[in-house]
Amino acid sequence: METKEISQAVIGRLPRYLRYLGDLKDEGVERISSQELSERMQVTASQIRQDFNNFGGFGQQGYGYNVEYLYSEISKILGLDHKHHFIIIGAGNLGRALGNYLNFERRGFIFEGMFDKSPDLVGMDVRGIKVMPIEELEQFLKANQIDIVVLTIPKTSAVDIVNILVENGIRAIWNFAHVDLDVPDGIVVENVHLSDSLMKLSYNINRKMYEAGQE
Amino acid sequence: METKEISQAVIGRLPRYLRYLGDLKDEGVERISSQELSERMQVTASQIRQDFNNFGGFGQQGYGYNVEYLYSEISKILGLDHKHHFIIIGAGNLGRALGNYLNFERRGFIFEGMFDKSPDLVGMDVRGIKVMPIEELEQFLKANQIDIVVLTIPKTSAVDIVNILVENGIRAIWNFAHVDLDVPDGIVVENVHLSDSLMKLSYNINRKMYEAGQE
DNA sequence: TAGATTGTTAATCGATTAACAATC
DNA sequence: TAGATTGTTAATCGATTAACAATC
Repeated sequence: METKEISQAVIGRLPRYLRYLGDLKDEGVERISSQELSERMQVTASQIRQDFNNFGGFGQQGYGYNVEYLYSEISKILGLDHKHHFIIIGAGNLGRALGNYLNFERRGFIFEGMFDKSPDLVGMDVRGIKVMPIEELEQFLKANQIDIVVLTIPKTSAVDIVNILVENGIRAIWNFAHVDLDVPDGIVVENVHLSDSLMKLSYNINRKMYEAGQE
Repeated sequence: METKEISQAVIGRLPRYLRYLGDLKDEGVERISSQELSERMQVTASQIRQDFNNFGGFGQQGYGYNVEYLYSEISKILGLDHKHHFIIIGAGNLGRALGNYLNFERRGFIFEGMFDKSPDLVGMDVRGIKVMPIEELEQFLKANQIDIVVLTIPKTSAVDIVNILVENGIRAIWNFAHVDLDVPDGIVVENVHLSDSLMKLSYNINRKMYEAGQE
């Protein structure tokens, strides 16, 4: 059976649509046209219609899109209609910050465990979860159904940890380690490279200053 | 004078090149061809050559690229050859995590101050910096030369804060608030929307599971 | 010099935008 | 029904890849 592959460019825009639709819901707006939405979001109406039509018709000619319905459909596409259980490996500042972040819970991402190799951090409490020693990771993975592993560890440890994860059937990694993970096909990795982002900002600062100088 | 605009797609790849070149330097590799680099990085050699040639010729026919030289050129393009002074607004978990992250310092990003509106957080010490009350922000901006403001605040506060920043001549914002900032032309915003990233991961988990089911 | 590999032009591919027929 | 607005095809634009002449 043929399944049309949807480009990551489209997927990358869905969370932003969802955010605007959530705002519209909060404002009590019932329906919206691609034209109105395009003005709010600063993208073309054409792109909005194309994007939505990747998933079938969510709108109605002459009417537009029902906000509530569209919101719920995009939620489903993004898999937000069911729960994801995650653990965090690396109980440093960033790991603890993510563990404490309550908004993930509201989206159905459930914080189930936290691991670190440092004895100084083991036993620490993060939102009701006690940091466990990394030696217990494998056993924990076998005993619990974990959907997502969040990696907030230095890149030097990342390779070893990833091997353990792969051996234990983990299918999805949210990677904050500053390294490209080498995983088998079928395992999903989403990278958040903060320093890359900061460098992009730095580039654009330079560019703007240069442009300003040219005027 | 005509300056060719370089696409953000290219800029987005530069930090990754820099990372691989840094690794090569550490390994003591002196020169590398686009072909060899392409195998390591899993991109086409053609793309590598095109990317570098946006900035003029860094290589030499028959030889390849000098690792040290290329590394230093890309550093310069990204503006990493001079210092950037930054402050963090929002001393919650994420803000403190970023303040404590030492790697930014190594790249020339200097942590100069931290602000929060909550009295519980004011006075707290983050890597030698005392959290200041948000009321002192404006005065601080006038007294210090700040290049980048890192926003780790809830979206409800973001709009007000951004106004203060704009009025005080801030040119660059690294935005972790889950909202699109509305800033005048000439001000650079780099967004890190963590929940968007997590939703993308969630989508891809679903997709893989579906594909696996199809086989 | 001959071989290697870049710099750069041309071809292809994919994503975005425009246009409009279908239809609510 | 007439007007509005989608769904979808066609046109355009930009980014990636291929090819090869230039040159170290």
